[in-house]
Amino acid sequence: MLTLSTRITGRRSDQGARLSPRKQPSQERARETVAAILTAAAEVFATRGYAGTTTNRIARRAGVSIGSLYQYFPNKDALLAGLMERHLAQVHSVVERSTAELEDPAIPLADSIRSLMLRLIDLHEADPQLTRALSSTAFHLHHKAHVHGQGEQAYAVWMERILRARPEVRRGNTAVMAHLLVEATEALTRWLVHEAPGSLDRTALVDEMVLLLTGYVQPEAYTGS
Amino acid sequence: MLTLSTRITGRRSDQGARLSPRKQPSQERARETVAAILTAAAEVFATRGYAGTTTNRIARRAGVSIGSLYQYFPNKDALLAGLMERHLAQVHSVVERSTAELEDPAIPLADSIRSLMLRLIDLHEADPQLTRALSSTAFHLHHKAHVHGQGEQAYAVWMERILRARPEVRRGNTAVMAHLLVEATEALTRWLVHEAPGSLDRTALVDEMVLLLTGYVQPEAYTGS
Amino acid sequence: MLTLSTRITGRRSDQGARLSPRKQPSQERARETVAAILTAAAEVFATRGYAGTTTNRIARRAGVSIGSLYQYFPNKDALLAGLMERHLAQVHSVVERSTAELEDPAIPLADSIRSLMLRLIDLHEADPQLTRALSSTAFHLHHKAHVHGQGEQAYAVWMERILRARPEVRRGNTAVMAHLLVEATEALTRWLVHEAPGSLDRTALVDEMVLLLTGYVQPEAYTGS
Amino acid sequence: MLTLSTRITGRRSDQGARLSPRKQPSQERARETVAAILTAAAEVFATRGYAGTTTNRIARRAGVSIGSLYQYFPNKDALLAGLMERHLAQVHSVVERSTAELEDPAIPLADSIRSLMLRLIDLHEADPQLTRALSSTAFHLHHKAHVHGQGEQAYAVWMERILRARPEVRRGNTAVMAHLLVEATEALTRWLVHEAPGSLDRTALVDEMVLLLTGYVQPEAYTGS
DNA sequence: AATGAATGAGGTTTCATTCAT
DNA sequence: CATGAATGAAACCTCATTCAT
Repeated sequence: MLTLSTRITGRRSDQGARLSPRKQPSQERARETVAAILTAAAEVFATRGYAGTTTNRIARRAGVSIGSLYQYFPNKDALLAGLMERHLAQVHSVVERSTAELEDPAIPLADSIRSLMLRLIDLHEADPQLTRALSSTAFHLHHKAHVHGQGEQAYAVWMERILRARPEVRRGNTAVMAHLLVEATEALTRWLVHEAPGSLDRTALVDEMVLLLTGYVQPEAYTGS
Repeated sequence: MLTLSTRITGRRSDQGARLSPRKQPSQERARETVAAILTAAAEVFATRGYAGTTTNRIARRAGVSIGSLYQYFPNKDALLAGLMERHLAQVHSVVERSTAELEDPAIPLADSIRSLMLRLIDLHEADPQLTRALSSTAFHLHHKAHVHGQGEQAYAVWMERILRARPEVRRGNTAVMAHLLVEATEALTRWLVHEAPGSLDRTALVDEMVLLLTGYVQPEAYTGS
Repeated sequence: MLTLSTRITGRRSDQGARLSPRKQPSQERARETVAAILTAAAEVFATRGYAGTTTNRIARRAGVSIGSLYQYFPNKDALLAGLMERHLAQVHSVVERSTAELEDPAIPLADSIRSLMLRLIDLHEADPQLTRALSSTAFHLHHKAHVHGQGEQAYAVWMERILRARPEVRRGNTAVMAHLLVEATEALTRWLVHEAPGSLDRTALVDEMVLLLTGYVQPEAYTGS
Repeated sequence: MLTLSTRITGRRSDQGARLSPRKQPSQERARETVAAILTAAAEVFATRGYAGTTTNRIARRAGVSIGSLYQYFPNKDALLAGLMERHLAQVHSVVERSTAELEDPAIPLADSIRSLMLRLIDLHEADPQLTRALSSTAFHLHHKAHVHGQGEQAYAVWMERILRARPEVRRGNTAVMAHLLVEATEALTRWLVHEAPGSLDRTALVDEMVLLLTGYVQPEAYTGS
């Protein structure tokens, strides 16, 4: 499913390069070890970038031996894949939880979009290391376009269905609108959490972002405000 | 205790890690060499990412010896910095060229935004390698936030001045609006060029993007269309 | 202007250039490895000089991989520092052992000086590689003056105290005398072991050296002989 | 004559390695160029050691192109050989000038030794860079023992003849005495100029050094003082 | 299962030297 | 003669990965 793949390293030129965990941890302690490794990986990837991250450092930060790390992750990229998996699952969960609201005609579009956006922001802020790590590395691994792109594609389809189900959405090139909505949501969310200058008021930012997104598909949102 | 210290080796330059070119090429041949290296660097960074790029590969692709590369660029990062400089100069040039239009009240905002956007798209497409290289690496170098962020900040200020000068722009939190506009423009432009599925019609995409951006600050744009 | 900066590479450690061992070997095997590396380093530095020595050659001669070498010594200089430490400890030990004799008024000065000198010669001959290595490299590393000089300074102080304690020593500028004694002892010892032509009889050389040194501070030594 | 030889570098593995100047500068300007290069070489070798010195840096400091440097010196070692030659010539000149005095029975030995020593000190201090450079590099090039040793050997023979010609010199193993005298003179002179702590009075140092050397071969020097 | 010592391919960078201009 | 751009062998050092204990 997840095929970040592509050798980056140059080391140990094996091309097959598994990315899936090497073994399923069955015991409780092992589960903790894996969690510790992933947490450490997120921190290190986030603060030092892909090239600046060493598996030894991750192991040290996680408080386990390098041997143990390789017991659960066959190579460096698998760590990234593990993080990515975690992240995608979280995004998926947010999407799932928001779908009902977005589809419910009784709830104003602006409200459900705000709700979605707040959940996404929460997600980023709950584990900023993780999301930073991914956007600064995995997201830009070579075949990222592939993996990530597929996700975005899928979400565009999902969004398109929602738009079509909502009568208040203006008619137009709904497919394109859906894509732009998804892309803008992701870009602005990331920006808000990771890069927006502290001088800007968060509440105002969220309000404006919701307005931008809602207004785009339902221009009356502007006059209503 | 024991401090023999002192560089003896000559290897491993030092801490400050210069990023500026090592020497200005004075002869014609040298200028060509530098150009070839930068072009090759853009290609390799773009296709293999920062970690996957080796200076030797860049040199080989440029058709020069590794020694020549290091004659002009003190280290790997300096190549990226060179590319970045080139890119920032191009962006700056686009911005300069668009400012007059954006400030001219006789030109509809949508038109001048479209014009800016087309120029940015051209810029990306003129040298897709370069921009891909930067967005997949330099943009995510650790201190990128610093460098890049400053640029964005500056453009937000520039945009804010334009918005204030235009009476048709809706009143509101203009500072925030300017930031969102800049971010959305950049993100959508990048997406359009590098990631948008080929199945979507480019013209329609541009139209919609212009609508999204213009409509955000001038809601009448929606009714007008 | 452009400050992408930040270590990405992980290569080229840094400025401060540690000289202390990178990690303390805890297991027995590791201890052997470190010993083998130091021994090999002494040989290679001694026979090829600092510039002619490569870390790869040291590793090869030690029968370990280059990676293992760097596991324990962060860089080439650290190897030299390791050897120096070993050497200084040996010198210190000789000095400690000789102090009692030198301070004992019951023992003729010539005898205790001969005893010291023989111990120093032994030290050099016990590990001629090590001492050659140091005198041909570390001793001439740039800041050598600093390190080595401090040692010499300290020994001059030590010698001065001894001279003052001995009534048979002629009165004079004792501080200067102590310095000259220390320097001459070191220089002549080194010369004797490493450079003196084989045609000269060792016993005669030692006798004469003792005479030179003793006679300098106790001229009666000449008439007595 | 001068065969410092021995590849140190590893670069350009040519084994023959000329050390003699590549061509005799015939024109005036060329002579100046050579002088500038040698001066620069002395400075750079002295301050950065052999390994830390690059031919390019020497050329830059000399204000000539690297090409010009190689016009006159076939390789890096030839620069050192050039400096050595200069130095040996100076030493030889001092020795020549001192021979008459040393052999003249009318002049007290102490006076002629003092005179020799002062000339040597002058020599070192006239161009401390040069002598530091040589003692920190050339003197420790691999075959240094060879080159330098020969010089010392020759001077020992010279000194032996002088000692034999002087009736006031005590009988004994004159060959050994000559060697020790030469070695001690060289070592102490170098120490005085380059390493002696500034806190020690130079005049006193010279007095003591002369006393040490003279007294060794003519013990009456002690009582006379 | 865990440890951590060991490995070595390969990356970055330097610098002595050549040679076309 | 002088210049300086170009070369590339080779140095130093890292770090993903293995495997004996």
